[in-house]
Amino acid sequence: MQRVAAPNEPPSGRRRAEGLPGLPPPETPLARWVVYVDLDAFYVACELRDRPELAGRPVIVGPPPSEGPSRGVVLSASYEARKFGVASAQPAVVAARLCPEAVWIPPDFAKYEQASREVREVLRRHAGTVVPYSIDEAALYLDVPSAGAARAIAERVQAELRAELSLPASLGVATSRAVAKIATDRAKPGGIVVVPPEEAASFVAPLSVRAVPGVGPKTEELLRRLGIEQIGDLAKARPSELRRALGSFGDELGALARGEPVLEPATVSGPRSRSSDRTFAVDVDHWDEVETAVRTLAEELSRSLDRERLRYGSVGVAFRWADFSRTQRVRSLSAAREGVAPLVELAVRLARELWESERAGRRRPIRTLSVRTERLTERTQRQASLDGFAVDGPAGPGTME
DNA sequence: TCTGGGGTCCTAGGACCC
DNA sequence: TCTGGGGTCCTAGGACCC
Repeated sequence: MQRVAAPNEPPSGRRRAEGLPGLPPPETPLARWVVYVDLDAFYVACELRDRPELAGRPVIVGPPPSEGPSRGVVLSASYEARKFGVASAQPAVVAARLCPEAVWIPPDFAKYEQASREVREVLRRHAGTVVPYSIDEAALYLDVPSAGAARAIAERVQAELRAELSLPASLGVATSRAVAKIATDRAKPGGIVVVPPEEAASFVAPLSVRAVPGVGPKTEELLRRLGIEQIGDLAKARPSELRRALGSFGDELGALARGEPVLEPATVSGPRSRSSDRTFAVDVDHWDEVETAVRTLAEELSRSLDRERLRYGSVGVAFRWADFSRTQRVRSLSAAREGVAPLVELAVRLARELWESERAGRRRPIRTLSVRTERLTERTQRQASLDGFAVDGPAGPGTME
């Protein structure tokens, strides 16, 4: 399901290529069934594998309050902690007040990445195509003839994840990814929900439009003003009205609500962008501090691109201001580059431009800094050997366009 | 209560080309 | 005189997701 920003103006009549009827994008698995897997309280579950004595207690993965008040948020909470009102993305200070007896564990992303790889290995044992959608979600596209056959595989996957990896999962089974994901949400925690295609429309009809992946607070409010609150209302709405309000996303919402097949977007091969962010403990008001942080972030980012053997085609810097608004500046390069020096230099220059243009008017301090690389490509032997020669020119002014 | 650190995709508007 | 239309690339910003 594609997401679409609610346009202020009526959208143009153009559709994106992959939204057009006809051939599916080449990477879309041709499968009759989608088994969608969502790991329950994933970061907490990974930690419980190492500390089983914490099972049954309220556990929170996030910045421990014992290390002082932080501006961080809850990354994952056990179901015992959720009973106290603790939720993902909640400010840590709020969670600490709601559940004082919670056990806090600082995040260990390397551990979660490893567990995520183990999960994908289990999925790959089954016939079908595995497509990871995030660290704790993946889908298995199956070409099996019946709902019963798909359910049997889902049950086996769930049992294997629990027995072999001690990771609880919720699974949704349907004939499109959007419905399978909605079914997964209904299966939490630890269940399996199967939705055959002939039941898809009636299954989603009573749910809030917010249950649809891609519908957030803005789209919900826009639809509410049209008198649409449940997915069933979408099925009754005039397609032209949905299209006027939401562009091509309106077409997809209507199709989903009527239980019609929704075309899958192409699965992406390889990362599109990489970034490094830092939120200051206290908002920053001096250029020297900004520059120091930008250099550090650019160096960090360069190291991670080295590890992934990636080159970058554009560089961006973004500020989140104290009022939480964001401003960014992005510059494309004349050719893909690698290495730390050009990245640091350009990032500092963009930060300076942003700082001067924005600070000329309002004098807002900065809350969060972000350095980003985009238009990533894989390094090849040949490119690596040519780098540093005349192909790309020396680092510095004149290499950008 | 006050909002992290990652990401993806979509749209609009201007520059530039034919 | 008046003022095309389509296409692509780039930048900025918005919405959303985990």
